[in-house]
Amino acid sequence: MASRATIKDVSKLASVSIKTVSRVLNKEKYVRDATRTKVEAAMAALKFSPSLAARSLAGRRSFQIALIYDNHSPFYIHQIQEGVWAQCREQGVRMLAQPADVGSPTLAAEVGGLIDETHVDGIILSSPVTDAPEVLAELEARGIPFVRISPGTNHAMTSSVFMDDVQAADDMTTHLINHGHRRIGFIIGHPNHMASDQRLFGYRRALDRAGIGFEPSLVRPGQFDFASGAAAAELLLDLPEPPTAIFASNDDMAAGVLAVAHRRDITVPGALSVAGFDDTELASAVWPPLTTIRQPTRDLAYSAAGLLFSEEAGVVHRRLQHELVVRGSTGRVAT
Amino acid sequence: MASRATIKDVSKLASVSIKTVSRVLNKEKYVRDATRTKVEAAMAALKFSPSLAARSLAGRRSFQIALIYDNHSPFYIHQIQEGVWAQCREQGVRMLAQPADVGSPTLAAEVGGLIDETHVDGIILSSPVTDAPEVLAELEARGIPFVRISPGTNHAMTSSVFMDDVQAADDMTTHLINHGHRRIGFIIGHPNHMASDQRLFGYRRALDRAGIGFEPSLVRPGQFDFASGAAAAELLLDLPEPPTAIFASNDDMAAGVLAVAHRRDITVPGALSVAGFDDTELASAVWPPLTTIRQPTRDLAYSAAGLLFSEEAGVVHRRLQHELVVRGSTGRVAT
DNA sequence: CCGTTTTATGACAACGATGTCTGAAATTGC
DNA sequence: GCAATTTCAGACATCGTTGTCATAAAACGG
Repeated sequence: MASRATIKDVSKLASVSIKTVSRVLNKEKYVRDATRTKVEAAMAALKFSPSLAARSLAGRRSFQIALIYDNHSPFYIHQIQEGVWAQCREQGVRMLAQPADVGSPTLAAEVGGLIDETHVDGIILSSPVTDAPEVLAELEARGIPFVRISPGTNHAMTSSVFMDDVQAADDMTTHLINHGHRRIGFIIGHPNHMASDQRLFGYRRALDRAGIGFEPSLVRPGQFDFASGAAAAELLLDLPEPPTAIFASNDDMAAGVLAVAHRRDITVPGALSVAGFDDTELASAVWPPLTTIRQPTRDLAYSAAGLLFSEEAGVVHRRLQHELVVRGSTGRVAT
Repeated sequence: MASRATIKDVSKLASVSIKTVSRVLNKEKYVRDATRTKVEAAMAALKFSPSLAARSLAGRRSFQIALIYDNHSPFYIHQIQEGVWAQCREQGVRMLAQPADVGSPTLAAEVGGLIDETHVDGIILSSPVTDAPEVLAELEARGIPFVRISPGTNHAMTSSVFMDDVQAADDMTTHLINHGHRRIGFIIGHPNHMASDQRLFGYRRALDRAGIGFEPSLVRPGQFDFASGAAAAELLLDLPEPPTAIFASNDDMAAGVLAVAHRRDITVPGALSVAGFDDTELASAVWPPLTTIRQPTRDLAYSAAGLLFSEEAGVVHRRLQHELVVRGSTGRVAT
């Protein structure tokens, strides 16, 4: 079993210098067509794959990027990762998966170490790491390109892709209002995520516009997970005058609300409408399927990685469109 | 902003040769304690992180491994990835995430390219890539270490970690039988996954032992996803004599069954018991929460990566324990 | 037909570590 | 106290590419 073919083997087979092979590999100018073809044939014959280690050591690129995430929704991460990966594949770049813990005091150091060790060409940050100041500072200090997916702050600093969380939450709330609901419960997302505030804001904005007074007891904190959604639902439904609809800041929590409703024999959407956010696979895996906001997660990730590779100079902010997806979990208020 | 510190900087600061720094870095013998301390101090002062590119080029290790997967359940992958990553972190190794498509004719070539490009020290294969012959052949030809998570075949070839799918499916079926069920529907998993056959086998074995005849019409194919579970449930419930329990080969499909039951106003578990498999987060996010088999997915992945790094020579097969988790979706048969 | 520019290719150093070899210092045995 | 052994540390080549520079060949302009 011969060990891997190197650029030297290719150059020998094609009777050219290694530098010329390198030129072909990097699609540089100044290579005659005949030479190029010859080299390409040799590369194919030897199944040559250039060593990333050597390339990153000698050159300015490493052909690797890192995706840094700390998110507790597997669905969300999965979609993000898939989008980033799809873009990487097109670009011929490898993807390093790097879970992180926004709470950790060593986070910035870890990110720094990652960059030093791997020489990655760029970094994709997904929420909530997008808003960890130490990390942003570290990245900026090093001058390494990075793109943020759905950041909550500092939109001016660097490129990002995002959706309009405020408008989306407004849309959903308006949808409920249009169905006659006046007492609408709201479950806030995880405090680490900036999107949580924005969704809350959208909820309030829609209420305001409809002239419905904001009632603090109808709003409960959550953690973006099933259990906290269920807990919040219990509290809301125990109110002397319970809501006729509950809007949870993500699908996981909405699933928790549904579970509580089932347990209490409250029919959905007959006696209670339930709305989620994200349109993860979970939304259509529960009963009744959730009315929710389709967040273009995969596309956000794909675009983010695209920005990383794009030549466009400067900071780009790209907004992607969300969509209100009406399914079975919301309906007209009971009369 | 100084660029990254190199081993040379460290050696200068500590007044030793770069080779000695290298020795400290690799915890080699023959370094005096005083020297070691001095070097470590210098490394800390400079926040030195060795270049993986240089290390893999010069040395025999790359400090990177790849996780190859092609699985359509986000929950499953997420747990696998987390387990592998936890082990990598302990070992100070980076993890490359590599989605793959078992159907692709270029799969083996892609894996080969991955190895050549990245020089990864080892590979973790997750089902169903575990059973793609071309991939296994490619890996063996190169003599690169790899460990398979829940492989379905060729247990002798190389190390693996797995659980007893047959026994687990047997346990679940027996659980249903013990609750008085005699007509138990079964939804098979994705045909690409070897575990699908094993779970079916376990189902049949339990029926046999209980002296219940196997009835082909009670068994339907599925794809491990929500929609195929729902479709299979429709067929099963349309039978002239429908089952009193349905055992789906994974949680996603069980969720599909639940949805159909809800739609038809069949109470669960009153009129129909539903069982899943995997105990993903989905199992406790639906209503009623699913009776299922807890698959130690994260631990499987953690162990698999552990085997990759372990010094133990030769092939190791490690079986991890599953667990029957009884929740609200199964109960006594209606009388 | 001769400079001058453009195109095309190669020689060689460099990237930042590790592997091998060599030799000095410390320890041991007698 | 001297030879043999073990411990410790450095010099230097090397891994497989890319960057820089030099230069040959082709194209161009008049």
